[in-house]
Amino acid sequence: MDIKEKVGQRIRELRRQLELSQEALANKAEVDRTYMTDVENGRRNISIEILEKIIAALEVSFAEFFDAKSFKK
Amino acid sequence: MDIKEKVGQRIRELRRQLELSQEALANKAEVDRTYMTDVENGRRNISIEILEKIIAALEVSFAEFFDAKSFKK
DNA sequence: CTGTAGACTGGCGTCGACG
DNA sequence: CCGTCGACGCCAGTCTACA
Repeated sequence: MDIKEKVGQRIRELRRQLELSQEALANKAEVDRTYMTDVENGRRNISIEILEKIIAALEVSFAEFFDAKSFKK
Repeated sequence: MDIKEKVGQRIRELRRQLELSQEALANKAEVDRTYMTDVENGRRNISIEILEKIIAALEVSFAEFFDAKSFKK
């Protein structure tokens, strides 16, 4: 699976744990709502700065975000 | 410290462990040599796809790359 | 609430050249 | 070997609108 899809799925997973809508998470991370849709669906090659904002809004660290089975080799 | 700088420093750290020059790593990752310089010096907002190439060339997983003190909260 | 589409601007990523 | 510069095409990220 593509890295963009893995990132999107991880975001969706953590977002649902927080019980936030895409729009609520997008607002919290200060990114565009329609862009969040694309990112979660693995369609966008996200930059590290935007990813940082989203990860912060998901209330985890970079280490925690990537500490998931799909990111381990 | 900025996320771009943290990523750059982590790349430099792992690159030196492999005893590779910037140019050798750039070739291995199939990215431009001058771009590698900027990335290591925290000047570029790198995308996830390019980061994936570099991480692969560093012979670690995403989880391992971000499993460093500077990425834990 | 989520997805898609279209239009737009800035900056990512490449390349050649020079110290 | 590393850093910087200038030029350039293309896409990241925003925004409006419609289902």
